Amino acid sequence: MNKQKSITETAIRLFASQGFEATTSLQIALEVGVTEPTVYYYYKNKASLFSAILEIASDHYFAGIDALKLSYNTAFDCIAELIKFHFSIIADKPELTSILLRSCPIRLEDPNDTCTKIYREARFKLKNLFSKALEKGINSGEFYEFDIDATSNMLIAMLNGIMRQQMAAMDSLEGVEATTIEFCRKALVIKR
Amino acid sequence: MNKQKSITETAIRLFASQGFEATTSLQIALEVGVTEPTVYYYYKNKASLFSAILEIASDHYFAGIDALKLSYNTAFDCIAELIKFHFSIIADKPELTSILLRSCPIRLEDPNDTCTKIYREARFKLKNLFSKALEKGINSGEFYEFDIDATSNMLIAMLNGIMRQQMAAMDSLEGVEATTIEFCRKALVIKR
Amino acid sequence: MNKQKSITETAIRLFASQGFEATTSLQIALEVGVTEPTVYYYYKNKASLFSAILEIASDHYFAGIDALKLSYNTAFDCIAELIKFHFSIIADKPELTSILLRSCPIRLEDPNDTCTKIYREARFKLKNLFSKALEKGINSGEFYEFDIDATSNMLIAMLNGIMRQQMAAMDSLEGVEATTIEFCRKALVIKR
Amino acid sequence: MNKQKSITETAIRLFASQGFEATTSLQIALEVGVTEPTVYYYYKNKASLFSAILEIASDHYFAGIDALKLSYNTAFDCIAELIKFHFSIIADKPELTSILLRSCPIRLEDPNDTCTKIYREARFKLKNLFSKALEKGINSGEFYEFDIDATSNMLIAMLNGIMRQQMAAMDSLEGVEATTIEFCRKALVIKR
DNA sequence: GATGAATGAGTGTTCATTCAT
DNA sequence: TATGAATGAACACTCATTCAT
Repeated sequence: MNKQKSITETAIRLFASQGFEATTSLQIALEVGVTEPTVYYYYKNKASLFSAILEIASDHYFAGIDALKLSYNTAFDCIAELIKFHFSIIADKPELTSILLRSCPIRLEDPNDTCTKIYREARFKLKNLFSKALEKGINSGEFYEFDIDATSNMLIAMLNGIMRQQMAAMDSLEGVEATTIEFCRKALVIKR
Repeated sequence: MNKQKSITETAIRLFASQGFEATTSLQIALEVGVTEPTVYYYYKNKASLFSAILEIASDHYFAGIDALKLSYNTAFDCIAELIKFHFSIIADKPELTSILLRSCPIRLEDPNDTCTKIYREARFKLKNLFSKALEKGINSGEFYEFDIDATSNMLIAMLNGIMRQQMAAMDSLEGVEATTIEFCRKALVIKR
Repeated sequence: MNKQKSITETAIRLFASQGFEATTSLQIALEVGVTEPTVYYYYKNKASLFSAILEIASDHYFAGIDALKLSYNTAFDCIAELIKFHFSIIADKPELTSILLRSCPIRLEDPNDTCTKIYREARFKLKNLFSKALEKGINSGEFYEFDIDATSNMLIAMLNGIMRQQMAAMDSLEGVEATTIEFCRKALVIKR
Repeated sequence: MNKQKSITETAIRLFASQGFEATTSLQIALEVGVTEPTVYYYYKNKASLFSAILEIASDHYFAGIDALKLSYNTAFDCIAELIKFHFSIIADKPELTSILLRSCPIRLEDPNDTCTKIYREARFKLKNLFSKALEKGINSGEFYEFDIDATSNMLIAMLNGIMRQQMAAMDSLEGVEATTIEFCRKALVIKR
């Protein structure tokens, strides 16, 4: 019925499984059951179709991030919540997450590119959240004293890597979520 | 002078910065200063040129891995050594490492593909090394009791993510190496 | 106006005069007055364009063969009719006949190839028709006693050769049709 | 040892089985065990290599034709001898004969082309021989009265077709030679 | 809204041929 | 004699994109 929606959803599926370059406008059109110009009726470009999808993906991601209630009792709960959230969006929207994870860091030269913008924004938000949690934990004596900047960078990169592997899922990854949280707890929280 | 070498090196540079699909044989030829057929004189295919480069990259990687002397005093030194090694190869051969990191997980469907083979071998080796170190640490009482399988998976994914971010290097990442090692030490090693 | 038709007809002309391999898609496009991709808009392949033409040619040929009313008084009339038919299709559709004659026996290795299939079917039909006519003539006492199999093979080959020469037409070939029929009559029909 | 000979023989084999266009200079070189420039050392062109082979083939053919002793008792013996000779060269030199038969009539436009020259010469010789035999037979009362020109044309074309089929040999062609001779005898020789 | 038709600009690849050595 | 290296010219084919309808 709604053809634009069909086009967008099909494109999401194809971009997620094949990447931007390997997906052709003809393939999208065929799988939707329309002709190529129809795709161009709704989207100016293949690139702008991709951008629109990135927008959807990032909106979803940022909405999820913003919805997190991080004013919990302990600083570590914030960290744990952030980790859980990233595992949850893989289960929730695997294709959008895959596009977000995989497509973005390809061409980071162009600063006006949607990819780059989203990437920067995501890093900025995450850095903020992790930094605040770390700061809070350190100040309250809950955490060891870490270099906040380097540690939040590392946590972001770590999460990124774990998500990627989770998506590729080449072998059993059960227990990775719990293990990750435990690992971070031991690394951060001072034992008494 | 040695044109095959020039072609290979240029291809490494371009594949590293643009990826396989976005790099054209014409572009390689132009940057080397030869004509396209010259590329095909030395390599049967664009794919086989890429495979040859992957071979170089993986040989370098596996040689480095195999050269690690991991029979240290403590289990954690093994872990630390593995982390340091992965940071070092980024500094040592950034382009080859980038190709290894970025190009591989694109097409993991075909099990005969060179990418897939390398990816599997790398995971297999790393899994072994991390597992053994973890086992040793747990058995000796040096480490907390972890699920070895899940933890080594997580460590691999974490390293992968950190390396990726290190390569993208969008902001200052100083201190990430030391922080990573410290983070892992706190997470793994029982405090006395 | 109808571009597909123009493309097909131009391709027929070029394939007939130059053969499959020596005819390029660019040449076809230029002679039609379109660009190369237009050819590929209507036909998936150069090979499938050729196959479509072979289909046209063989349909025309087999329709002509099947339309022959061979239940004549004498057995020789059947033979004569077959000979006349093959002369007539050269005059009628010289280019299609040329393609049928010249292109087919090039790659007879692949049994799934359209060429091979047509070739086999044509031989099968002709063998049947000639064999039946010969049998009828021998049984009725109209013909000398011939080895039916060898004779029909020979007649097919003979027709093939005469058609080829007729097409090449390097010198005056007038009277060849009448002569061929007379020659065969003398060879086959018992004189009284 | 003699590389030129090897090259020529390999080229004969490949041209015979694949045709001129489908045979590449690289393929010839590889099968001989030399490099491509070696081929060009002995032959200026791929075309001139082909011409040289045609020369060999036509020399062999014309020598065979010229060696025929056609001053026999009867006119039909001449005809029979010519037929037998053409069957014999297929058995004797199948590859050269194949090249002669198949490659020539492709491009008969260029009158300076070796193919065209050989084709014309062969037709000229055969026409002469058949015409003389026919004339002799008609004058002596051995043959029916035929149109000599049309009949010799037809006989040449017929032989050509039968040879082609003999080479393709898609089914049992036993007895075709004897049948052909008998067929021609009945067609030409007046029964008493 | 949607499409049939068409295309400019590539893309990987091949091949006959050349030339310095 | 023979070859390693190199190339001009072409080739089949693809793809994002446009435009009249």
